[in-house]
Amino acid sequence: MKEHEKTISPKKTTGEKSSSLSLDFIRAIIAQDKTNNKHGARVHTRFPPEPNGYLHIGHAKSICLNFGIAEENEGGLCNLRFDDTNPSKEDQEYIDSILEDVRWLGFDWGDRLFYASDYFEKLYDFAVHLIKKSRAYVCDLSPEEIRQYRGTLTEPGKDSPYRNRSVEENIDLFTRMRAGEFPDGSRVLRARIDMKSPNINMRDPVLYRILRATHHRTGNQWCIYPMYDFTHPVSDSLEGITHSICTLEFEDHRPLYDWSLNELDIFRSRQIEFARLNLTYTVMSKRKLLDLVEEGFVSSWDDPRMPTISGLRRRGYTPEAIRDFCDRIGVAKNDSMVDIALLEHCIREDLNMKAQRRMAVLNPLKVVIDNYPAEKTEEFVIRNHPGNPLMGSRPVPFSRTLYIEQEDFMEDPPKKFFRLSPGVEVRLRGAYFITCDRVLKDENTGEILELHCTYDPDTRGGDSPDGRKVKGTIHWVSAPHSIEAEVRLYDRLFTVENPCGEKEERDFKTYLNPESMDIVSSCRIEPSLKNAASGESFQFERLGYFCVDSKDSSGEHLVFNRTVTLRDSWAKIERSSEAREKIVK
RNA sequence: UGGGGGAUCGUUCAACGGUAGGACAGCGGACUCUGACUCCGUCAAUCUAGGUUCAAAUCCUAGUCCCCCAGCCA
Repeated sequence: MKEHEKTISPKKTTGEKSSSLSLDFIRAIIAQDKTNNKHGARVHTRFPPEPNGYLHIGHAKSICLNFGIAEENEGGLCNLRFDDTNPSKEDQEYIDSILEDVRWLGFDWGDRLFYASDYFEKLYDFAVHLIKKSRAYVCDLSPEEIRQYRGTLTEPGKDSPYRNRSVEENIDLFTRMRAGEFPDGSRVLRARIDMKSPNINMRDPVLYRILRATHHRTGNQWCIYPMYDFTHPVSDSLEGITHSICTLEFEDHRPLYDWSLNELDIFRSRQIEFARLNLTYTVMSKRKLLDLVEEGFVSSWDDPRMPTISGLRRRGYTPEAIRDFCDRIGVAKNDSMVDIALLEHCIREDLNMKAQRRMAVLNPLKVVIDNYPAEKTEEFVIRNHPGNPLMGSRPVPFSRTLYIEQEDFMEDPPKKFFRLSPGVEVRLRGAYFITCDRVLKDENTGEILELHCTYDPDTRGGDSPDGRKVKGTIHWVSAPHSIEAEVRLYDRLFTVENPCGEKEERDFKTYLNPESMDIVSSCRIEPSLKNAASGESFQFERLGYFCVDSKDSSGEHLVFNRTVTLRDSWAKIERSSEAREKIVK
């Protein structure tokens, strides 16, 4: 093995928890419950998505938390349950995508795939039970009236005139609601709690509404549907969920959650709330993401710029990187905004280890090696990973005509430019040292058309026998052997860190980054990439990590997505010198 | 101006009366056949004001600021 091919030592396993000696507050509660032998020290969580959109990286945080906790605890379980109580917004397409995404992230719900709609009959019986206890009543107020009767944040509400109907009348009315005797929105079933409660959720919340919509699972079997606040505690309880973990905005609903379990006198699940994930330069609500899809700002839910699981997957993110990210961001109750640079760090770290190296030229500049025989072709065997010999090597053809990156040549280079320029010698990665002799330009435009260089045959393989050093090593492809590809360069979706929280309250879409996707259609890539598999990831040396697009790439038309750039200290130098120039001006 | 939450380096998580620590980002350097990776160094924080204590991020009191709630959405 050559000196420069030293093996990288296996890094610490990503995602390991050993680094965090302290438990987050939820795991601390669970550990406490176990030592107290609560529920027989059983740990059972659930992930309860509503199938009204695709899962995003924020959901991944919840998935990793819920399934992670189950995995960490001996005998622990995590259910996957669809919270499908609003047929007007939900769809089978979303169910399919959610199933695929959770599985892809690496989690297993075993035989515990549930639907809240499976409990509709039981939920109905529980509602009847509340009526019989005088804890629920049918209310004929219109939606508008209900709002008025509810009061405001500072004023108490007042009792509905229907609040004191007899049990018999309520049973009769509720039965007829189910039977479809009343029009949509004409009546609701409400809990009978306290219209003067300072917590608005306790002011006789609606338990059931009349809604004629075809449900994706129960069809037209029902015309009344239970509300989240009633469905959720009951579903958790029926499944024996010990710890029901949800986001902060449900904190105010916890008294109602507890009220339901208490009045029904069924298994007491405990709701615990944590802060949802926010990421810089993107949005994280299903409504806003749906907006972007429907208005065509992105191609689909799995557009590689989307923070959805399917978008990240198509972009080239791995489940390991996403899980590592979720471990690193932690779990707490502070509203937070995580720097997307952390996500990028996680994928770089994972792909650095896993991705084979290739050479690809995004913006080709023709180079002719004048002293290289015109008909000659040779093959260099180049390692697929400089630090890992186990990843093998591949032949890379070389000839008299090459392409290099336009950015790698400057006729009049600044101080620290270590690449090719007239009279300067650089190394072609894995091949030869070359020196630039001549620059051919378009007479009219001044555009650089091609470079003429000479090579040193003694530097074959990239090392000079006389110990001569070069400052730069650049990537290349042999022009006649290279193949064409389309490369899509992705950047952040928005131009500002928090598109929803800017001082001037513009629509978040006005902050969309017009340069979030740059399609480069005539890239030249090395021939070994010809048979790259759909979704496969590579490092294009000196450029970044790229994967074969799973939708648009084919044998005839290769399409690569840029997952993330390499860290680029040259770009940093350029930026700071530009900044200096501005100051001078 | 009701109720429920939250305030620790730029960001994020920790420290649970006893040295404010990690990660990411930043900056500087070493190494380098990827200006990558790796390594080393460095910058940098307890919302404010009182109080208790030998000792306070942590306990007490009073403020300040931020987030959530008035869907027949979840």
